Amino acid sequence: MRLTAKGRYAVTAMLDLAVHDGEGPTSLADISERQGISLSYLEQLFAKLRRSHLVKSVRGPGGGYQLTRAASSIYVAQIVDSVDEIVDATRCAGRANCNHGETCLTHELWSDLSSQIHQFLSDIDLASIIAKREVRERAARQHMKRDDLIRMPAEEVEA
Amino acid sequence: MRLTAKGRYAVTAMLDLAVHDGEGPTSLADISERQGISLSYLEQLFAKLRRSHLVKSVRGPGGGYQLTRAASSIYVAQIVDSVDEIVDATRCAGRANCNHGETCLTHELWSDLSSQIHQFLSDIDLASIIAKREVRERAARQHMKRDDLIRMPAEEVEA
DNA sequence: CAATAACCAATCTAATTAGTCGGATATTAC
DNA sequence: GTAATATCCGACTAATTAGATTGGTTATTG
Repeated sequence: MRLTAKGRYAVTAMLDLAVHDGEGPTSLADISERQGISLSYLEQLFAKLRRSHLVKSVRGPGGGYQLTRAASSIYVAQIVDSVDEIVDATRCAGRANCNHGETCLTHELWSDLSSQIHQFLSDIDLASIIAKREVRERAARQHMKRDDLIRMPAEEVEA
Repeated sequence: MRLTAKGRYAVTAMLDLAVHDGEGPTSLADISERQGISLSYLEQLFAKLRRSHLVKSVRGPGGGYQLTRAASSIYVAQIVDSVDEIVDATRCAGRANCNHGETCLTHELWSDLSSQIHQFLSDIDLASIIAKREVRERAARQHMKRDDLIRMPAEEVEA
């Protein structure tokens, strides 16, 4: 598992798509505009996302991309995996003395950790990222109400 | 949080150090040999690890590096942070229309996720990675005992 | 003093990342 | 049917990062 800018762009774009889910197709031009990612780069990312069946496309005017399934069924690990293709990680495959020697121990430790990280990201779906934020915002508003409502100008309290 | 080959090398090297902890200083030449990472690249990584006070060095013959504290007090996130310096992630800082517009929502969603990942890696220490493996190995041996002990030569069962 | 090994900096190359360009194809609206 | 939209596609380029190389200096040990 690796987590680079490429994966970040992909997750960001998919979150944008999830936020606008149910409003019809979202064009890459819109995502490009909103997220500050170049259109052609998005095209490359979405080619991979489409091949991984995470999004489907609608061509022509008014077209764009849509999630293939509910945001609650799309997991971060799937997104990262589809754009950030994995490298062989261990650098150990070719070396003869490495199989089950002491040398190999550390490689296995790394791959254990790596799969833990992967598992972690496999449990986080797009909908829950969005939901978590809504909960936090509600909590913040409640907190603000209790503590600062009286002292603060009304327009700063209301959201 | 990003997780690249650089961070992987650093974690691998630190795991190697942790495995050999208590045997006196471990030289970079040894790690280089065992893990297949070039000596000069290790030097660059360990310069950063030392600046982050994760390792201390002993110069001269028989010298090398040692963990500054118990492996159970060194966390993966600390290692990754010290070598894989963070970029500004959002690409939103400079854009005027982004602050609290709809555009910024997705950026915040990403940064929420990013801090979740960071938190996750902040909870995993080197000792537990090693321990987890030992537990798994013991379990594998137990399983083997129950199923195959009678049929297998003794020297392959005992470790 | 000779060997070892950390320390340091600059430089180079290879690989990857990020973004560009010029199209082709499908779809819609007029 | 044609003009506009927007996906699709491949090749190309610029910039950054990864990793290697070189050529040392300094500290420690025997």
